[in-house]
Amino acid sequence: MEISSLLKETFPSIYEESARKEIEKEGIIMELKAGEMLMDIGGYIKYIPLVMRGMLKIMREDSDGNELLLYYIRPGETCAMSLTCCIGDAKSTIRAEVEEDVLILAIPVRFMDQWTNQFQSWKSFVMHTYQMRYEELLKTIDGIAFQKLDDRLERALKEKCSTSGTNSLVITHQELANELNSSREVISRLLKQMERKGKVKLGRHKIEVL
Amino acid sequence: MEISSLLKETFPSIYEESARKEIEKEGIIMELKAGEMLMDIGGYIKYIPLVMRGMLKIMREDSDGNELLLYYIRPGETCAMSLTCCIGDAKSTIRAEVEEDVLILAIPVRFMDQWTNQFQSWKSFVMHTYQMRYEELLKTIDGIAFQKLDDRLERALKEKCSTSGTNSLVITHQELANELNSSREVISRLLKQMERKGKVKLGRHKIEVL
DNA sequence: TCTGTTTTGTGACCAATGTTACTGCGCGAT
DNA sequence: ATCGCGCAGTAACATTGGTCACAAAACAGA
Repeated sequence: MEISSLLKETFPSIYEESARKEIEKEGIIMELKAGEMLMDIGGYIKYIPLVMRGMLKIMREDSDGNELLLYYIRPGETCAMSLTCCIGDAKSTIRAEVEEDVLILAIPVRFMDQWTNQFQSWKSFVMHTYQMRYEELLKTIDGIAFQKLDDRLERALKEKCSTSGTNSLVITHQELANELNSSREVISRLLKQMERKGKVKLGRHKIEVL
Repeated sequence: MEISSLLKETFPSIYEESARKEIEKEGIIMELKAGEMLMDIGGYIKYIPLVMRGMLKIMREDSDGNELLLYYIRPGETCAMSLTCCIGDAKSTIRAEVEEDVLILAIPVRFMDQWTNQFQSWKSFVMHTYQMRYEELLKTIDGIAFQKLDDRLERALKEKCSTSGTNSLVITHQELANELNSSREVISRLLKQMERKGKVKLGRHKIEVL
């Protein structure tokens, strides 16, 4: 499909013809496969990734290598971290992995601020992105502060089902443990509990949510 | 002191004379005493609070009443939540308490978006606020996800010292427990440990950080 | 001073989670 | 086939933090 119509379709809120023209002109098309890393912690942010297809996974990591899933970026969305970094070109403090093969339009950061003055719809988009991500971070905080691990696990599984559109998840216990900042053994234990309660059915590399 | 010069002093980044004039014209001066609540969870946000003196404390709470400190708002700052709510007048999902007597210039939310188009410096200020708060939330997440309670407690005490400019904190164990989403007994226990290690000296309503 | 209230100290116990140390299974490569 | 490896299952134990129960200390008023 043509970029032009794909952009229009996935980012309808950027309604100004002139803005989209500019985005198409300056944006760099990137296609990445699942598992690749778009941005690592400590890396300099040079582009704002407009996700048009697929999904990115944004992770936080501490100095000991413990990980935690912050949120996903889906088509029509972008990363607030990349916006943040435009003013005072700071290093990234998060990691962006490709969760599902993505098609991205990468906008060099220098345009970010400039366009907010030129295009009303771009400004709204940027503001809206901040708002969304802010809310998502609050939800993430709620999860880790107020919920028990079994609850978080259950929600994580349900979310994965709803975004992938299937009840049969292809994922290892280790991967889940990483996302939830826990350990593989604990996740295995909780999953077994859930299986005994009839909430899931376990298979190799596979979790069926019932 | 006059509002005009106080505004100029505490919000130097809003450098446009015209913007400050407008802020002074539309802003409502509010003075609140420590302990009062500026905004509760579920309340509608009508104003953006520009803090000129004192300090606000932003807390998150879950449905069972468990609390968690998100961050403080100091002179020259404002609350990202209030900015968030301007688009689609949503209810607040956080609570803002007065930590130290504050002097606030309350801006009716309808100006927020309007001014971003009129005043470059206001737009920058809003963007900058989002960036700051976003980073702070990430730090908060790091704390609850990756650090143990004793570590978090120690950092919380140190932060309080540095912002209050003294080593003798006037605070109860219960208040600390609330901020850290823990219980009074646990905090008492940890403080005693710290005292035995010579890190603090405990008194009634008082913690001296050594 | 007497008394009630708030704050702090503490021991005992429990639940949740993390850690260690194995075992076994299934699949792919040689 | 069989070897190696990544993944999953699991028991035992350690640690952290939360809860309960109660006592002691500090303080505030009457």
